[in-house]
Amino acid sequence: MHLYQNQTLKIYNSLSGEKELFTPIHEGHVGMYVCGPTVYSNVHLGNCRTFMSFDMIYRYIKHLEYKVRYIRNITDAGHLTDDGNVDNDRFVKQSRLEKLEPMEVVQKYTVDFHKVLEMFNLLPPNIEPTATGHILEQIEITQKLIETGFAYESNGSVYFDVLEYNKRGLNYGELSNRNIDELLANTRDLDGQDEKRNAADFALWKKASPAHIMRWSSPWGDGFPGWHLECTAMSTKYLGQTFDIHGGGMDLKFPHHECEIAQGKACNGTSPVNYWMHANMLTMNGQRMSKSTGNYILPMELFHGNNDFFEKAFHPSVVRFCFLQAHYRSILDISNEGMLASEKGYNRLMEALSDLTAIQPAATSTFDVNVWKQTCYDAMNDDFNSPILIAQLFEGVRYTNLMKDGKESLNPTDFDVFKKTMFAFVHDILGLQDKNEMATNNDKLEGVVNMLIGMRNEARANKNWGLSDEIRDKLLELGIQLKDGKEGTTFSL
RNA sequence: GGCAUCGUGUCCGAGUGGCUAGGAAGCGGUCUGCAAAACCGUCUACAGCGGUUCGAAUCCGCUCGAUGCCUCCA
Repeated sequence: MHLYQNQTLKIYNSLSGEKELFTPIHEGHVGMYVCGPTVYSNVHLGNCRTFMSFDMIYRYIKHLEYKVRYIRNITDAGHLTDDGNVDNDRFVKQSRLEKLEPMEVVQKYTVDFHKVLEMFNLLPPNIEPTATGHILEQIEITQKLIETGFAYESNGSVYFDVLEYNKRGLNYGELSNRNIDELLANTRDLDGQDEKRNAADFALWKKASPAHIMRWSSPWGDGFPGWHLECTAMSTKYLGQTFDIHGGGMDLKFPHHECEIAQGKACNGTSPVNYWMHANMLTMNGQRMSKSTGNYILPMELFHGNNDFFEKAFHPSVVRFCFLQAHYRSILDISNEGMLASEKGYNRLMEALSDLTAIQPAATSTFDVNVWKQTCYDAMNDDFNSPILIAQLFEGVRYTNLMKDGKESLNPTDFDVFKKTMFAFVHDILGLQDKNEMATNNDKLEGVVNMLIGMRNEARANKNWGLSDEIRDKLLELGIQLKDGKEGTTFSL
């Protein structure tokens, strides 16, 4: 076991409702599954928050030197629309709208999803399986559930028998605290309801009507797999019958994850997941971001500033910083004001990191770097509390600035620890990139601006304020801000 | 209606029995040709009412309010 793993990582488990000490099944190894997107349209900002939360979690567990197998699926079949009409699965519907093959829809939005996540600096998962690539596995599980009496075929579709499951004492509703009588009393009128023994039963396999394009043959005729089943099939295949962490958005808790538990327990006799983690929603103007209400924004619209919600464009790293300033289990509301505040905070953090590379260690240390470092780990060990971590990193910013002013100092050993810790948490764990560095490293901008700074300094030396101010103001109009400091003039974008 | 989460200063947002984060804004200062930026300092809040306790933002009860889920939304 690596030294870092002695850190006592606690994870809030949605199943127990408590923070629990994290103990992986296999020492030093972690299996983690996160429900990915349904790729029938552009990923919106709310979707991104969930994936970013789990990216931060993945990064930290990796930082603790666990060997992680991280699976995030792509749902490319079987996800029905709200009206529950089987002829209207999301892909089929979208393919009609866009006049594309369903798989062209899938490809188009998978590419968009990857592009956006890369801009947000998310690490790719180790495996990114698709539902359509695992039809066989889903059919096998369905067959097994029929054989063991947990599922039944009805008119070419196969349903999971929730009442039977409960009769055997397996407790449907344990994750979301539902009780089955209320579920039975309280159901929407959906397509195929009369085929079921009970309204609470859910589909493992759906019969495809002649018009349905996305179809596969099965022992029950042509059809397509149910949404809940794909995650069971893929997580079992790559992580085993029981694995460490399962994540997803809060909205997937019921029914999706509840059904996964039922499928896993019915099929394998064991609960599939040890730690259930749910990331909370993103709201905008106090309302949940969702396509159906129109209260949503696409990441690209935010990056480019072409939207009605924000007065300017925001860099992906700033958005990432904003998201991580809230805890992953809290609802986060974004607004123009909040983004502007985040941008300033982000800039301050990056500025300090850049200053840190120029600071030299001293003979003696005036503060205890290890105490500070431990508070950073303590924050993350307490259910990935990124807001507290960020508060501690701002303490680090304060120390950096005080060292710059010669009011605090660190000896070479301590300084090395300080610097490595700051960089590790900001870049490796929070995944924040320096947008200035990214922009200036790529072109000749730096040389040009430095030339103008030189010309302006000459004008200032000659007290030619008209020219010097003109250079300053024109650059500002272009989005380049000059900063006159003690050691000369620098700039930022 | 059921289940769950939550209500924190001007705004965002942690904290969950005594130690009272952090960011942004504001204010005061340093620096500066002026300015901006930067830096240092500063502000002290927990929806309402009642209870438990030596002590409550934190625990319990009630009231009010918000949000999410309730068969396929991250």
